Amino acid sequence: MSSVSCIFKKLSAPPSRHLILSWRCSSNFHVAMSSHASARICTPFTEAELGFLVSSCGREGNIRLGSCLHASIVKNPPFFDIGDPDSRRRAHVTYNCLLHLYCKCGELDDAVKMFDDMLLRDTVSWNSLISGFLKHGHLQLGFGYFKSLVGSSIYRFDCASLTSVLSACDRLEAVRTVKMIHALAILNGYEKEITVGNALTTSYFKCRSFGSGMRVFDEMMERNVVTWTAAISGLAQNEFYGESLKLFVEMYHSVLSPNYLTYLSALSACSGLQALKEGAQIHGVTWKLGIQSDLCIESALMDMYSKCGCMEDAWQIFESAEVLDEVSMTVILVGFAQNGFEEEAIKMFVKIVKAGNNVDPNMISAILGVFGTDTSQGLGVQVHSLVIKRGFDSNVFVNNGLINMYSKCGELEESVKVFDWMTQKNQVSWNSIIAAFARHGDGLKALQFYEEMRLQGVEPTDITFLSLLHACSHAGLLHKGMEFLESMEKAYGMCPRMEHYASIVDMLGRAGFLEEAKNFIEELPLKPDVLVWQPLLGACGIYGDIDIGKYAADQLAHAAPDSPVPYISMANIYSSRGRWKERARTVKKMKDKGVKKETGISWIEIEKKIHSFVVADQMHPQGDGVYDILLMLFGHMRDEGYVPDSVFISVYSNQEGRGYSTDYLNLSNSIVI
DNA sequence: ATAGGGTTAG
Repeated sequence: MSSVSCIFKKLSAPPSRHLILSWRCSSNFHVAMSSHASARICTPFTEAELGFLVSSCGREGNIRLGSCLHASIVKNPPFFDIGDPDSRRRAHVTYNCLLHLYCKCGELDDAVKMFDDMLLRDTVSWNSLISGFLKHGHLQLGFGYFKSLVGSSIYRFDCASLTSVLSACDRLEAVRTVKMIHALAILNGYEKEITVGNALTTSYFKCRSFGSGMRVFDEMMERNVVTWTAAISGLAQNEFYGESLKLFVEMYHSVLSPNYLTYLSALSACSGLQALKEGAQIHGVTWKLGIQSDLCIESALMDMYSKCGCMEDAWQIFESAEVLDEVSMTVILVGFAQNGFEEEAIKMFVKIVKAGNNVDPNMISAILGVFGTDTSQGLGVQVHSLVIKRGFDSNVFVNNGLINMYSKCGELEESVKVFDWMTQKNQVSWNSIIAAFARHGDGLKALQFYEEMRLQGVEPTDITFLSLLHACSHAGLLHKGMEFLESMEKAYGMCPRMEHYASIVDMLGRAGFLEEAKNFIEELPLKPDVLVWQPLLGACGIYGDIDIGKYAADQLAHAAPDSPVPYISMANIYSSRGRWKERARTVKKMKDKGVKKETGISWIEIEKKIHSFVVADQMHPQGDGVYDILLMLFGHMRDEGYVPDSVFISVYSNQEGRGYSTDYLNLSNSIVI
């Protein structure tokens, strides 16, 4: 209170009523309280001023000051003359303001009490109550009051009633309600109201009924910035990024000016499209408008640049940002993770946690995705501890991330533990556990989980089928695999992607049905690409099939001119058959074309250090010892009857190698739990 | 009435 007394000491006279009202209750509860008290010394507020203050409290969520004002109203009730309609109406407005206050602040018991006690109610009172319940998650009650309002013979609903109910319809299941409201709007002549049209557009898109959303948009007689922004963001949310951006461009060239929210929506469309050129143009516009330093804009820009693979541009924005929050930090973490900078992602995450920044479930699920693609096993477990400590262990995204993290790090049992522990599971949870078993070669168990998934009534996605096909491929379940492909199309009406076909090719190839795999590719409804030629060629490598191998290699070289794979695979096939001349010719061809193979590295983490090795390694400090042990092991293997398979003699087996060991980021003990 | 980030396959 000392700051308040300071303010009052500086004032020679009590603050004017006008000043008090302009302070409202906004930034400083104490100032407003004291000024109210001091104003009472002079003259009490009028009803209109009190109403204004109360509804300001509601807008700003200041229930403390609001209920004090309520107390003062109870003590000194607004005068009204029962015979004078104007005075009755004025008193009624004050009560509506109080109702609005309690609804906005989520004090719904008090709101209902107010509502029940009111002598007079009108549409505004009903709308306050309805939106109070809906905005605070009590959907059933909110809809219940809405139905009473619609069915009432005394009260009439209006546009605001419709839009507030529509704003609660943001899930797939809500589409029936949206349609009902839509019908209600048409029947009562509200469908031409721009706010109703805007709300309908938004809700249809949120319920993923993008066709209906677009139709409402198209048929609207009058459109404003909100209308356009609703459609642009709705299309982007439904992954129609191209259409979204097209609409944005159309709007940009129209008489309407996009606003801040429009730019955010358009940027998210650019991210989804990886539309660097358009995204950078919008970046330019944000400078022109002076909104380039807004945190949300910065996050959207960073996301756009990183999804386009331009990590440096994203990093530049990140570095120059004045403030950061969970979203912007997540954007940059994901950017690192998905552009091949896994170590940087981990380093940054550790820094964020160590600096005591807030982490949220989204950030955690993002970082969990990088473990297992690199070497840091111990850290994943530490993040799990963090999850428990922060109380995120019931978040579905986080738990899905944990399942994947453990399975990628080889801890299948831990994945199962997390999965069993989850009280809420979604499609991704099931996909993740199926993929975990597929990854570990337990195809039958993966299939069992799929059965369980169906029993529980969870709809599979295209990724479910990808994991299932992967599982079948590794377990040699050829017929099952073909069945899945068929049921995917026929029972679930999904359109298989090239990845699905590639998995079938892999499956056929591994089983030795090379001719069938080749025919399968030729009959595909899609134009074959690298994804299917590569597994066919790989299978030819296993079976030493020169004819089909050559065909697949040619196709692959055509589809991916910079890939070394066709040459290396063919060279290996030739050498496995003793066709040394052809082998040499193939190697020469590769060199002439100038394609290079990236050197393969294997590594192991020992006591927080990574030791990396390449073929014929001569650089590792303990190389001699390693080779001694290798020779010893080889001796043992030979003694037990192992015969080396010349099929796997590599083109590069004579290449001079290099190896190194590095300090492993010093991270392993970095997260203090 | 419109708004920035997250998990699954390879």
